[in-house]
Amino acid sequence: MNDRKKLVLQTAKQLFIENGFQATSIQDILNEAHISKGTFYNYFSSKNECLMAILRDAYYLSFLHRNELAIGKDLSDPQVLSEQIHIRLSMNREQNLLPLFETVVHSSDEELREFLKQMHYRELAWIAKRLVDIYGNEIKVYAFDCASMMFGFIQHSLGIWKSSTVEPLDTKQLVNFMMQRMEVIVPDIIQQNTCFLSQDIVERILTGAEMYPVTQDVLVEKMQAFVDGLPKSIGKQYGQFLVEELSSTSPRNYMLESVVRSFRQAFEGSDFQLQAVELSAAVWSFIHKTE
Amino acid sequence: MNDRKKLVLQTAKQLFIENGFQATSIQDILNEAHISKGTFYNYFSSKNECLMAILRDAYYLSFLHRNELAIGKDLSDPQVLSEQIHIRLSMNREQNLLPLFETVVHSSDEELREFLKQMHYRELAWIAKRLVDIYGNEIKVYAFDCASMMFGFIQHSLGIWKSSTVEPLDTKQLVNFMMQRMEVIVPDIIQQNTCFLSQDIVERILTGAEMYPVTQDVLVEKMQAFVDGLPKSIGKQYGQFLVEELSSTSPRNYMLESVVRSFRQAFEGSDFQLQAVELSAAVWSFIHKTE
DNA sequence: TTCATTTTATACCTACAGTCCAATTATTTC
DNA sequence: GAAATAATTGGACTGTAGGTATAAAATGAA
Repeated sequence: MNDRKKLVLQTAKQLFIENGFQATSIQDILNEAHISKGTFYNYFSSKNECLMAILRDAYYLSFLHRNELAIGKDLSDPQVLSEQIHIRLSMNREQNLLPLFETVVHSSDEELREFLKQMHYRELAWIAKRLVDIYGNEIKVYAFDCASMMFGFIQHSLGIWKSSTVEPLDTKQLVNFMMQRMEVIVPDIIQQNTCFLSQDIVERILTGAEMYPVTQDVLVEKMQAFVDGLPKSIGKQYGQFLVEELSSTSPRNYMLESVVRSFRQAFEGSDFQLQAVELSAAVWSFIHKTE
Repeated sequence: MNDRKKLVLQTAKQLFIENGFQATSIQDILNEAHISKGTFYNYFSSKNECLMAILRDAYYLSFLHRNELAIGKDLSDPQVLSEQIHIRLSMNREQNLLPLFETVVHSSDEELREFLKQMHYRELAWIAKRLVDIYGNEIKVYAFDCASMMFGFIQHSLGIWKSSTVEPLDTKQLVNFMMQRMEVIVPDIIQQNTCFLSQDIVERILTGAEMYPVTQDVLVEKMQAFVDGLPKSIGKQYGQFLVEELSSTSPRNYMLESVVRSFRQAFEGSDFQLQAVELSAAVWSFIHKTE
């Protein structure tokens, strides 16, 4: 991704945030970014595609931060989850990306809707998994109900706040409030043995989320392809190492964990940043999966 | 409201439900309802206005049903609240109106957004009030947090369900599930003495909700104006009675309660239905306020 | 019948997303 | 530095949409 494209993305994001997605015309973006229509459609096949690029960026970045935050921390500590949830919230909020999500939930564009649905499902699946980390396997059956409750309340509160005041929202307090509720909801829900979302739905959500492909083969293949397309650089060397380590019969997770960070950092600000972030996330997922 | 206009509303609603608001063009409505563009814009000043008319209809109808359901029931019974919440849910669901709400939350139309915001606030305020009915004044400070939690979870679950399966959703089960949670959340929230929404925000919500005007004067005035514009009919007689009863120094609520129902029913299907429903709702609010 | 209102049909306006393309400007590559 | 390749430009063009304007026709009430 070249600087020009990055500029366009940045400009578009700014405009979308300020004036809303619908209300921002492509012409507005062209004017603001000082590019021509041809260039825009050279980068993105449509306005929707442009929005998706923006959202993808934010998504992977927060994914990354979440994982980094957890390094060396106790996954069963509710406070860690609280902070992890807060990361996406504050990212979205600082850049006010959340409204964009909602703007578009009922867009007439099939692809866009599917994209957001998948993001949503991933978030739910992730929270559910983390709840199991904290409250143990007992909660497993109800984990999605709980995740849905947390997500629902937080999202809703955000909307209320935004619509009723311009004061900055203390997202940390919001998340903590909900986490505190969980302390009493979870034991009760286990004891009452009631759940709302059937196992059927849960499976559909997990399928729909199609969590980042983490089979060793696919990952190695993708990483190799990425490395091949790279000019000689320190990043390429990291990448090459990752390919080799991942290809071995028993990859050393602690090595992967260390190198993948350097790998990602090597591409920060470069044309390959986004791809590197995506690949890093995949490696992360892989490490977690096999841990 | 004449039959023609009703037909247009019905047709538009159907199309909006089937294909979504954005995806339904005005031309589609014209074709389906066999009217011309001029007629449409004679009835509604815009597409948004048309949608608002549809939503208003549904809103007042469910408002009405909720109040009727509560007649003679114990307001402190959680089951009653559960059923009342369910009314709007099932109304929206049968007619699948909820997606329409969401479609438009981030519309670029200021008026439409304001309209939906107000509906939202009213619902929250109503739930909060009902929670106080059930759990007593102790919950008052936290009532909006709880209402927001209920609303948020239910709304969110609805979205999840709709996006993941076509099976009909058991809304009763959903609402009951949440009500059950409240049994443990409420005592805990009182004990912990934490709330998220400040009294400041709550006040803003209540202001924004501008609950239906229920001062005696305004109500009498409106009712009188309505009755005056009526041809001789049984409905007019009911209306006249209501005016007199409301004007008296101490209106007999049990009489109002009885007559207002007949009043509304008298206009069912007529040109005056919507106005009658609105006035009925106002009288209902008045009765409750002074009880 | 007459007069007023409603409805119709159509042409028109503006705004927008998206396509196409020939001319121009940068960047590689030798 | 010249030639080849790629990126950029900018405007003309298409199609769709919401909304306006209006003259003619239909309808309804006195």
